[in-house]
Amino acid sequence: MTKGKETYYATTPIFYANAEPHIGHAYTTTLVDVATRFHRLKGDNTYFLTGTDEHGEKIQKAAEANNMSPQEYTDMIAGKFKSTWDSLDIRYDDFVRTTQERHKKVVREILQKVYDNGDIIFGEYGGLYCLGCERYYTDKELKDGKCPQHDTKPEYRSEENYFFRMEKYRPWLQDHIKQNPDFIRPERYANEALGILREPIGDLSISRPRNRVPWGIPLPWDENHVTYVWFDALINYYSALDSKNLIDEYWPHVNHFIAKDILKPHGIFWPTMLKSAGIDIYPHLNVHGYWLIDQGKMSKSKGNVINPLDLKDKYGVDAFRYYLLKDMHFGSDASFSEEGLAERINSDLANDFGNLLNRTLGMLGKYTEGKVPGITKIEEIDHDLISSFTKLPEIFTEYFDNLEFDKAISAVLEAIRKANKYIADTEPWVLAKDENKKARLETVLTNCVEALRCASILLEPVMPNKTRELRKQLGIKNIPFNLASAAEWDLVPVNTQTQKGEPLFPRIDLEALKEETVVKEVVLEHKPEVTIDDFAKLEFRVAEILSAEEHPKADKLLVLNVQLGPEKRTIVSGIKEWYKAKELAGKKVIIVANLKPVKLRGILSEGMIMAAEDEDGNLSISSLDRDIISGSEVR
RNA sequence: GGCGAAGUAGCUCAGCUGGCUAGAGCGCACGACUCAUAAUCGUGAGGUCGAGAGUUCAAGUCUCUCCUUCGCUACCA
Repeated sequence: MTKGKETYYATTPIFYANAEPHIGHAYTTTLVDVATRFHRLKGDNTYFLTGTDEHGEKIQKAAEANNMSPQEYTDMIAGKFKSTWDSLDIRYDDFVRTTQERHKKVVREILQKVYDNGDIIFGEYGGLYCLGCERYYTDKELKDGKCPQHDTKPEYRSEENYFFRMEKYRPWLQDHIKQNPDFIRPERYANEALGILREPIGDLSISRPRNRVPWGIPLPWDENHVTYVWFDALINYYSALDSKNLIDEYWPHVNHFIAKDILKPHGIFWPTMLKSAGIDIYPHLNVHGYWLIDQGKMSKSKGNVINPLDLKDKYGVDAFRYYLLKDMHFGSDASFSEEGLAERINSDLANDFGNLLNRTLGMLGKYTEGKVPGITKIEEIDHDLISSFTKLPEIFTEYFDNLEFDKAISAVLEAIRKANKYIADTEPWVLAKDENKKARLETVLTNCVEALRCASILLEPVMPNKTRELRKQLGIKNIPFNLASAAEWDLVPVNTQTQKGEPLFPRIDLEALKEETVVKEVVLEHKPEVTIDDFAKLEFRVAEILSAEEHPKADKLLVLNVQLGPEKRTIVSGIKEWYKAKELAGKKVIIVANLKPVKLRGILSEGMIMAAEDEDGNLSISSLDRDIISGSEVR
């Protein structure tokens, strides 16, 4: 509370515009919104940036699949993100899109700086390229010739590429991370980054030929190439400020917030890029975990999965935001469930917080005609209550500074519970029966009002709407509303007229919730339509497994010898987790017979067995309804 | 296989640099109260802190081994 005005610049990642927002995007963005609102409450100078990442081959393809131009497509997706943020009451200052000219201009400037600095080298690069990852893979990295991420076969491509000399900054970055414990937080992610840096990180491919990927930013010194996704995207954090001449004001105070899956680009690529470009390194990278979706009895295959984001409409934005912030310990994973959300709402928001307001208003209505009577007769027990609240802003601030949002909220809840206990202890309904205790009654009730006022300030960043509603019911207006005023007491003017309204957070019937069955239909995601000619390129055949053995140098692979009509083939297959080598002999299965052979961990695989896998990880290999001779073609 | 994280009350989880009888919330049981949204307040339930060993005067908290789970990664075309 003693600190002066600070500057706070917070960012979410710019989300890749090839799909609609999901709970993960929503969490990061809500979190940043809450953090920014908190700093605003504190009186700090804040800036909140979010946006979308709109370049790259994947988006080009996604646009094509939807019969749209890339620009139309990204306009649509960016619109969806914006409307989702609106519906979550996210109040960002700027929404940057990497296709905006203001961004492209800065990307080119920074590229040029890095180039002039001698950190860009040119090389011809040929290799196996995965479309899904938008990157090349070395033979070593591939799994049986497949992309380890997408399990798809990369295509061979040869092209000229520019590389950023990232490796040369490795020692510097290691040192930087070690010297600055607050650089990557929480600590476990700094350790993870150091782990990555123990091995050479290589140079970073930063371009793609423009003739193949027109949807990108051309390199300033070579118009025939466009920049690669990360080099383009990461710069948004800087370009958005730069385009508004805000670098000096905000850049030194960046707080990047990301989920753990993009630690490497943000913790490794980004600082080395900045270093090379001669830009100050951002001070903080804050990394959070995942929301694991606990579907309980739900199952995708049964078609009754819910989208967590839909629950914000069912239970209200404020409660939804509260749950996200309260139930995740920053840095760790958390499990998301509707039941968890509902229980949280009932216990914290309905029973403790909302009910405190309701009972206070009830008593005011009954005993003082709804007017705030004022504090006249203070007793020892009052001081306890008062200090529980007035010390909160300081505690709250400390927790926020440490990214312990769950604890900050818990601290407020603890005070709220104390207020409920205070009522039980002081027994206003007893005081009301004795005219001699009127002053005491009035004091107690006013203390309750003050407690609610303080709580409403502290919880405002998380629940801006409900806390506003609370103040409205209390009739509070025209008195200071900021963090400092939450450390003061007795601010509500005497005779303020309160107005009891609807309960802030209605209780949820948990029993009924458990009874609910179907929630939402799930739609399968289909690949783009193919023609019969496309299909005809594939050759499926019946093969008989003669024998199978474990791959000597792999954990998950079985090596199968199969009979394919007159031919014998070796197929390496990743089904060891589900099938024992012994039980496979004699089975007839369907294979893809004309896949380009690949070496998998040293053994050449000449085909692929068709198998089905569900989202729970169950796997079943294809079989045939009737016995049929091996080698038969499947169509 | 390599690297990393994690395994603490029925559930969700806190427990930093080792220290008195291991905590919170929810749920549960019993009791109290009535201003209130069947809420609130009090009390309790007693978890070998994944297993084993070690260091120490003292270990969820450090070391080692093992088991399990989850990421990333190396082989599931």
